[in-house]
Amino acid sequence: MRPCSLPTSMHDRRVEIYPRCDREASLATDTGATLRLMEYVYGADLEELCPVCGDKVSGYHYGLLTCESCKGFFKRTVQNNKRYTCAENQDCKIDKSQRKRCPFCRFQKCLGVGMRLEAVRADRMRGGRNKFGPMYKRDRALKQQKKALIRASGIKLEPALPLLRPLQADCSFTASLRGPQTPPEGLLHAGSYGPPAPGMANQGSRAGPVTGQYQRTPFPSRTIKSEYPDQYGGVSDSQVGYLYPDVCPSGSPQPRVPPLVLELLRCEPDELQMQHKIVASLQTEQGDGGRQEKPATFSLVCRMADQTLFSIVEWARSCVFFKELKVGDQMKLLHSCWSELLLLDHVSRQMRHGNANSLLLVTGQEVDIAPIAAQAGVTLDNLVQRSQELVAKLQALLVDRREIACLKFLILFNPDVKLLENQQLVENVQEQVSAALQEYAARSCPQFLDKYRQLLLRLPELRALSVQAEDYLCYKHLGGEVPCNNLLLEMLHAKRTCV
DNA sequence: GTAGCCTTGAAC
DNA sequence: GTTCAAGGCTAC
Repeated sequence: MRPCSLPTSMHDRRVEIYPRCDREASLATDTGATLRLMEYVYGADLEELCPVCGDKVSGYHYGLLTCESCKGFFKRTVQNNKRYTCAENQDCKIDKSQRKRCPFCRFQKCLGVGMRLEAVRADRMRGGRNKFGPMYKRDRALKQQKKALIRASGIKLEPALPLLRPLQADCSFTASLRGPQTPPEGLLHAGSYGPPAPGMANQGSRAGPVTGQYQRTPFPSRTIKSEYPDQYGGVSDSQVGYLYPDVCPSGSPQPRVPPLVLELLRCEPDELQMQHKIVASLQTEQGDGGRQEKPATFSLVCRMADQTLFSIVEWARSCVFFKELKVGDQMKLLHSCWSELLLLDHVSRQMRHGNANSLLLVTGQEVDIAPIAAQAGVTLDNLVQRSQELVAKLQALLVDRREIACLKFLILFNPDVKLLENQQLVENVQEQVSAALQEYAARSCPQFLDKYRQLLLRLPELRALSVQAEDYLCYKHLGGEVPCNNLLLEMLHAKRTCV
């Protein structure tokens, strides 16, 4: 694994789905001790702590789970247009015992962890619910999901860590999505972290010094409109067929499809449903809208990728074979291959999009590639180009959805992942899927004598690309451009410190 | 000014 | 009717 000292600027209450390096070393040398450590931390950390001060959470307040005192502090500050100054260097430690010392830094931290100014009512109306309801609901569901995983695998929650820098938790989604022909700068990143796999599968501008005068802007209407509403004809491809054509010679008899390949295909989620789900999540997530002056497009793409990643995890957990693994093994496998799956999802989407001059986003929107190449830095442009080359290669191979489904399993069931409890199952799946893919590829396109081998050769390319993409994400994260509370970071962190 | 508790009222 | 995230009240 590549060494990378990721700053832990992730949300305080994030779940660390895999032990860190020090704990990893322990795992390698003293599994018993590590298990005891996990048992020790396991129960203690499941309680939510206020991301601002670490006090006990009393509920959702102004966008996220906080304690009663930070709720009140945030309310007073916003309602009364308080102006604070920091006597130190604007990086005071905020915890339960010291939260009263520096309101400036406390408020900065409130904003940094994602408390929403706009949730403080201008009219001071009491009672009722606000528009964040669905967001809270979704957040609860995610937490439940994570807790279930944690309970099952003995993974610990990350202790409260100070944010390295305040991040303004806002995401002006609409402002960033202006339509398919006007790609905002950030959209280019879709090429690198874009949306993953056909079947599966979430901005922050830096908060400037906060002095107390908060401009409240009305919430603009937000619509995310698919440019291809009827692209899939509303038909569930997982049931009927394949989004990319079964390209092999028209008129030739349909090849016998190995039962295992059919089984894998059955695991594929409904693409359109997934798209709607992700769009809905992004709309809900950005809920506030309008506060940001300029579109945080990279942030936006990170969130798209984040949502797609959630879908990937969802897909994996419902997959045949994968379900049989213990959660610990599931996590290890996912930590190992999330970026490859994400990339394969992107690549396969571009394959069925079939237009080399533009990218099809997971939201169904289309973005021209030319402006991306013009505006992107060298690294990003290179990523986009290489992924497009991969798309072209797979297209040339006439790869269909069944084969993509197999490739996903080959990526997911990686027997090289260390410390797997059920290594045997992973190896068996790898072998069986390889055999099924070989059989299917030979029958589906007899004219490509080495299609199977060519397919397998694409996997190292995909991996190399995913490594480059991870490096880029790491670089952007170091620059503070990746939204906190993001599954991408969680996975990146887990992989780079533990694999 | 802080923070714990109370009241309110739309959404469910 | 219940829930729960807003604002309000008030002892400190």
